[in-house]
Amino acid sequence: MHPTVAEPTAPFPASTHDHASCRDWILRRAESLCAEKKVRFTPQRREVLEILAASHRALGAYDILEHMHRVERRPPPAAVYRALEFLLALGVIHRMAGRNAYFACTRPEHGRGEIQFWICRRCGVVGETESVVIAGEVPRLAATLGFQVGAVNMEIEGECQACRGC
Amino acid sequence: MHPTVAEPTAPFPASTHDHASCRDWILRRAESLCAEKKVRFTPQRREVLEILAASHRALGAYDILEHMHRVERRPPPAAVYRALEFLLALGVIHRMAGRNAYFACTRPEHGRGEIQFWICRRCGVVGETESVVIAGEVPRLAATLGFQVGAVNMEIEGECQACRGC
DNA sequence: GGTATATTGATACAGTATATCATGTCAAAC
DNA sequence: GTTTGACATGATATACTGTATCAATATACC
Repeated sequence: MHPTVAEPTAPFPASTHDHASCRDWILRRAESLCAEKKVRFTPQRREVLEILAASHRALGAYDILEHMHRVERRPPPAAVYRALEFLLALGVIHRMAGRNAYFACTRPEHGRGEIQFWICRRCGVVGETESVVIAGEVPRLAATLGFQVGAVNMEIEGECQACRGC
Repeated sequence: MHPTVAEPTAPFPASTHDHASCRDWILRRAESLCAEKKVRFTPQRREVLEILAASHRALGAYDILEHMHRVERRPPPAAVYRALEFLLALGVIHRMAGRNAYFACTRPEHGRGEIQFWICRRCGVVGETESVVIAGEVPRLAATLGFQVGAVNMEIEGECQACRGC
């Protein structure tokens, strides 16, 4: 099972949170999910997740690439995209379509419902919520349209509490 | 003021709707909005909107470019992007971030609330709704996060009624 | 160890979008 | 009617995002 530590962060990560343990939680969850699913958490995949888990910011694939400092040579873009694809499938990162950017998921368990991404346009930090109201409203709207729901993506851009204080 | 014709289409455009008048409505609304705002609805901008209004599908910028048949030469990509930017600002088209695609807005008046985009993964047709429930839920969630909402983008991918019938 | 599978490396390229500077067009002021 | 200035477009180059393909390497399992 997953590490049963406390929820790593609030829905929107406060600047004061214990990020060392938050970061560890993200990595340990990935480890245990890989063990569960019998897939390999290779050094390359770990490195990409570590880079994302180092902050709560959404990073582009090429931003991640720049952080991958190898002694000999930098890996090709496809290496990053392969790792991102793997981590997305594992459920430990999310993709922000509106920004072509990726970030580490910090919520212990997302249900089948819809997730809302909140991104601060000043500091770039991303938060996540899972509203039961929206999770209920989407199927209701879909029913009136005769629409069969596949994937839902909801992104809210604005300013976080910390940045508004400045 | 805007043309006071009937609402052009249902939230999800039926295959049976009167598309000729729907198309005209989109173009005439753009004309009257440009007159209101004292900006120019140039032939190039009109052509891009006509291409989008020809269907209810979301098209990529380069798809649009291919439809721009000039006698002499095809305009450069930047021309399309400039027209798209103009039409976005005018409020007559929307951008689907998840697809890097653009489509003509068919809803008479969107309030300040959130719009939901529904895109069929089979036929590519896009519908729009404006849920009062979600419009109320977003500020409520934002308040609990201390987040100041800027732009909201919500996209639902799935299968429309017509395609499910197949 | 030998084989099948998964992963990574290497190279090339497709698709999306913008920067920059030159040129053209329109409409109002003179 | 010409000038002028703002807006719009053309032309060129390039940045950014993501994928295809095939070879080489590592891992797991027999």
